[in-house]
Amino acid sequence: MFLQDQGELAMGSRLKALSERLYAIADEVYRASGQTLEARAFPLLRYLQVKGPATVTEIAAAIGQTHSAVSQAVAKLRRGGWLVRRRDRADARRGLLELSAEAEARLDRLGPQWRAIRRGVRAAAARCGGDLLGALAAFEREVARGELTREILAEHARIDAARVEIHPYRADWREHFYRLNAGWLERYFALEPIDRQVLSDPDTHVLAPGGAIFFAALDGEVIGTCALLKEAPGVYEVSKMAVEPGFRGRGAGGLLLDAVIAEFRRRRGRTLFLESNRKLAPALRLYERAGFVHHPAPRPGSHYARADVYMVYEGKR
Amino acid sequence: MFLQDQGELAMGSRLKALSERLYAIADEVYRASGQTLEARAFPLLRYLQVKGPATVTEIAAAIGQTHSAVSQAVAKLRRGGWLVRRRDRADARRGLLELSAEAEARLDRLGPQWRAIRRGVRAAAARCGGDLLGALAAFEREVARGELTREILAEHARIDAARVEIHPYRADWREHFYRLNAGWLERYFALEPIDRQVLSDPDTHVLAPGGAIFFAALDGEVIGTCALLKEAPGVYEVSKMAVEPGFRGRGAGGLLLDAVIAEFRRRRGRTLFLESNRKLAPALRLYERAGFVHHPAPRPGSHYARADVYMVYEGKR
DNA sequence: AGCACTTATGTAAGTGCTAACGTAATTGAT
DNA sequence: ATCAATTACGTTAGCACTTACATAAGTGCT
Repeated sequence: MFLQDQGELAMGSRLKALSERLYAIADEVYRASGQTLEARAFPLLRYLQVKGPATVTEIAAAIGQTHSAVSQAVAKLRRGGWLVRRRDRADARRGLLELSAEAEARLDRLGPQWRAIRRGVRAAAARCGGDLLGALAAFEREVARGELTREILAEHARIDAARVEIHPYRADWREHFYRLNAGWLERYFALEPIDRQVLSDPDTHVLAPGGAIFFAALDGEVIGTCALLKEAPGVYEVSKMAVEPGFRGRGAGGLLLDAVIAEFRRRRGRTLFLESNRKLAPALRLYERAGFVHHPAPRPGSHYARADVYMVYEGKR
Repeated sequence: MFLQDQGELAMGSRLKALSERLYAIADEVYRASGQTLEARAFPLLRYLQVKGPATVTEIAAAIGQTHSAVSQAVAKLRRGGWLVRRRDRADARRGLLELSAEAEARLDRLGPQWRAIRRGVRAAAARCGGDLLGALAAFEREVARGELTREILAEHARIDAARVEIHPYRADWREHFYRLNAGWLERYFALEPIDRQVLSDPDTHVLAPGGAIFFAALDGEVIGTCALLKEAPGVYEVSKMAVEPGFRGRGAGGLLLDAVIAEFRRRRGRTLFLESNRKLAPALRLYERAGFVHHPAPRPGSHYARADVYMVYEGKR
């Protein structure tokens, strides 16, 4: 699923959704056992049950919400007969909120539901490997400490200040060759079986026949790639250029093209061409700037169905 | 903190809060680096960035929200110039949503922020022990499978059908003796150092001097406790009676009292008394029903400051 | 005692989401 | 070809929560 693929980036949304699901489950459990409690009211009511009468502010601090939220929830619960309000005679601003006798009686019957939820959630968490509940509690503390924002900002500054670097092929970066190219192929066309083959085994399909692959990296992580394919002796093709969305406009594409052209020169190639598609306008601009010229006719015997652009390298003006 | 103490029961609220914090962190990171993206819009925009133009319904399914939510978000983003809408000429009901050129350009500069967030969250999660992110993803799947509700309901039925059972003291339940009594002491009075001592070491303070402790359990988990203290030869005191909130009204208190009285008889005690407080009305009713009678005068030399009720056992009528 | 500060709480307006409903367009079974 | 079912998606009302503001009541310093 898309949200899961985004991993840490979509954590907010994922946790929100999970939270919503858990509320729904609890609601369902209360309803199925004939109780009327709403799961959202649980923290407030439970607090009063175990701690006894309390003020709005105290409850808000305990359950981690604003006093306004508690104030509004309290108004609703008072209308529903769950709470009664006594005045605090020491301080006229405060009101002591207390469970009504009826509410107290209701809550006193909910132990089995609570225990069932506790056990069920615990069992489900246990099936997920590791101490999920413990780790989650630790993560809450970690986030509450507030260090996280600072760390991320520092990290961002470092990444943003880094320069794009071009690296020759590295086997441990092979997956990125697949990932980056699959990205634009899926977006603009479709990932064909032949693409999968070439992308997942570039050693066989690119390097072995006499080609080359380059990677662009920023702060140690790959953000782009490009391949030089050997078509025939002295004839090379630029292909499989991809830059990660999010890291475009930093010159990675241009640097990759330069590297590929330099490699083409190093191998004393005669002809360097590429095939592309009109849809890929930003890429075409890059090719033009690097010295590729549009060829009027389509390439004879092209092996790409998606190609409707044929360009040949004529060197920089 | 209270919410954490409630553990699995308040998971919905805890995850909601965590989600909110993470949104806030992401917003802060975007703001600090001069970008205008709102974290809540990320899933939608990111989806369009990696997948290309899509319809409202497709996006909704991908990011796990209702089409209404997406429809409204889209309207807002269109007003803000992030999205443009093309008509799908094959199906006039649908509109193809697409990032505006400007939005595309903005998103193409956000890679460093995203990577920083990813690294930061991952590092924080790593500090929490276990594979938090992996376990969380597994938990999401677990919850999505929908099995959980059924499990909890079955568990609830079992617990609810179980009968309260009285057990003699067990060392491995000692913590419950503390927990249950600390509960009402903190709620109605205060947990004094002397209470802590007695509650955390009942072997020394209750059993060794010739007393006894009983536990009430439901479906294998402790829900109540009560102690018989030996005051002098032949003189015993009922004390430290507590039933867990949520499991009251199931007769546990009465059964515990019966067990304590039976133990008093077994030891051929002469006098059985107790001290309590007017505030604890439900407990007082239990005592009366078990055969305790209010004594007019306060007990001479009482060691409880909080006691204003003195009752003596006279047997059942 | 007086007055600035702080605290407790309520109210109003806004946000992000859902559920419920409505309408137009498309699909599928006959 | 017709018409009921389905699909796409917008609109409305409502909910839970937040932020911003308002107000009354307490506190502390002089």
